[in-house]
Amino acid sequence: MQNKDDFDLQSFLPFLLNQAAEESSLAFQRVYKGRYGMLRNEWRVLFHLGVYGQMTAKEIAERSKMHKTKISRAVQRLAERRYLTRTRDGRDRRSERLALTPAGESVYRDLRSVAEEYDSHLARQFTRGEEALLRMMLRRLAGMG
Amino acid sequence: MQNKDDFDLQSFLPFLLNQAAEESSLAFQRVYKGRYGMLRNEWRVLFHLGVYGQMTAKEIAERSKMHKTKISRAVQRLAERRYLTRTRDGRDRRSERLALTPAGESVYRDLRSVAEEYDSHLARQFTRGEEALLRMMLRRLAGMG
DNA sequence: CCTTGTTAGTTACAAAATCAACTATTACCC
DNA sequence: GGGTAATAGTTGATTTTGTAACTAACAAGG
Repeated sequence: MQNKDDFDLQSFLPFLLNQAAEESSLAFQRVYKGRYGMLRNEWRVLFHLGVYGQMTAKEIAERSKMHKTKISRAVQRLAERRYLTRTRDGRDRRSERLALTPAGESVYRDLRSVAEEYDSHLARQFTRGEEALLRMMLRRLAGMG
Repeated sequence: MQNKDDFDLQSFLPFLLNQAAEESSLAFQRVYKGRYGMLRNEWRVLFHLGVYGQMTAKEIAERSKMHKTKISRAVQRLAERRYLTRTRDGRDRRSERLALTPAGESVYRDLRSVAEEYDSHLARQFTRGEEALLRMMLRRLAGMG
């Protein structure tokens, strides 16, 4: 089917980025969902804690741009499964410090190794230079650059 | 806050792509939502029809990788607002040909010009060469390349 | 034709996202 | 201090999505 119009939808960055994001998330999603029954927001919270150590929900929100209600509910589910503990901050008792339990750490380490392998699988399609440029451009587009 | 771990979450492609996709969709979303009360799936269907002319839901699904239930619901809403018409295909009466009405065309043209401008705004952060490379890599990651 | 299988699209019900209102605590400032 | 505003996080009502089951039309083989 040829274009009736000259607009190139398949090159429109918001569209293209969404397609690429969805496609690239799929294989990893199957792992955390299948192995641990986790949702997208849950692995994100888990990874933030695994990577950065203990954080508050607010700090996770700033880094991930997830909405606070998503974080709140993801934290609840992770706490139910004993993947993390919540302890009120002494200085500011509104917030709580979240930290992975040993069980959470172990899930994190398993998923991290899957993530590392999958990431290099994705990157293998490009040259080293292209790959570095891609990450740089994405960080810029994400407002993280 | 420094990494406790050596895994670089902010460079993990599925994460980075999602962040970039969400961020880059925001400004455009405000327009189609604010001006026409449309949802993401609706502008996608509208754009497919605007760009490619009349299509069936199935053809849209193949091109956009949207699930058929999303398309079905987006089509319903667009039909209610008289942005498109649905006519049963004579040869295969299971499927219907979707086509924009004049009102739909006019909404499409308006949003298309916003999209064009926004896309070049996003691309302006990069050199021509980088931009072309970016789109190529995204198409590859999206399985469209 | 009649059974079996496939395909286009819709719908029902459960799960998840969104948005606004809410609680509890801290900060500001007169 | 005492009042007002801001902040961290939760909850509830509504909307949207996801999964699976469903209808209707076609297809192919006997």
